[in-house]
Amino acid sequence: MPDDIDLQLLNLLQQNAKLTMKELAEQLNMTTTPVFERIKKLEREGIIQAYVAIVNAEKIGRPQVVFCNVAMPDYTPENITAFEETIRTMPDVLEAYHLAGTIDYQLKVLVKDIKEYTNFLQLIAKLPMVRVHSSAIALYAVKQSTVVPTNSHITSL
Amino acid sequence: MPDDIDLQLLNLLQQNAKLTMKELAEQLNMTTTPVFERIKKLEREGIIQAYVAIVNAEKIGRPQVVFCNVAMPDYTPENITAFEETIRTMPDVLEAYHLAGTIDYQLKVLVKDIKEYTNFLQLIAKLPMVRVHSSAIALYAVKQSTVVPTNSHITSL
DNA sequence: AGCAAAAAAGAATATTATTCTAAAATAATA
DNA sequence: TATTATTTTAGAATAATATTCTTTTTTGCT
Repeated sequence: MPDDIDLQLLNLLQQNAKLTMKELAEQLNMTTTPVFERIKKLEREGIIQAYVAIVNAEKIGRPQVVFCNVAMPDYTPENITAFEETIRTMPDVLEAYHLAGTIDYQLKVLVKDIKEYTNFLQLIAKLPMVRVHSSAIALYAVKQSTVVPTNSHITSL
Repeated sequence: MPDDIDLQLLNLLQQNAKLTMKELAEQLNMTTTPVFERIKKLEREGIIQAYVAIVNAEKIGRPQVVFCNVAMPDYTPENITAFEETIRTMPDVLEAYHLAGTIDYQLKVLVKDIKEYTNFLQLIAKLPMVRVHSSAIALYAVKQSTVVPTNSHITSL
């Protein structure tokens, strides 16, 4: 549905949401009105979900990323919804995916240090419907982006 | 360094960067000037790194998240920088972490479908410095947030 | 080619960000 | 505990930007 101009626009806004209509219009060889209308359409359609500030986690005392892999031995609809609801309420869990395979869930957890992660693990361990399978400590982030690729379909080297 | 008001401000801006100075000022029981000044300071200090639009990946044809785990058998500084540089140039890799343990790296890859992921895997397989260990297909996202928690230190249930 | 619908341009208006000056609060020092 | 210096905030004035409106142009269809 979005045409090429929309994809360019999304590309620009994904990198800097503070660009003005004038600046966007220049990049896209247009005037501000069509840019404005296109953005509003993308927002209405839910293609643009939100505008957010990206915060440096280290600088506010949350430098440690840990991936927590959990399994759900008794894989019932009740357990699934109960667990997922719980996860969504935990601010330390930034991302959570239901995975195919035996691990079932991967949680991306943001903590101050490993000591705090052990506290987190104890909370998870208390949950009756899951079993902690493993934890993967991140040494550092090689890349952290929120930009969903729009144009080239697969990376070539 | 950031005080409680700054943390509240970060909380608000992490959820909605389009809030006006007036709206922020109301929430924080202040006038617009101090809000403005505090935001500029947070930007200068790099605590606020960017303002970005969050795009719905499904709606622009990138619904599939896959985690690609790779190992680096010959763990030399040259191999590390070469691999990391390569990863950073690949738009399909949204996030990448250097992990403690035997897996070495986890890549979060965003693709159209599994077919496209196999293309991606072939690219990685061509790289001389790493060996693909495993791939974890995401069935769906339970939670996807960019909000670094600011206040409560650990989740309690 | 001719018509209808959509998209875009350009100007006018409304909102909002930003700056400026002065007042208040806070911290530091004697 | 006064007193001063520094930082923070308030309130008003200005500048920049978003948003709306009307007209023109382009695009798609028959």
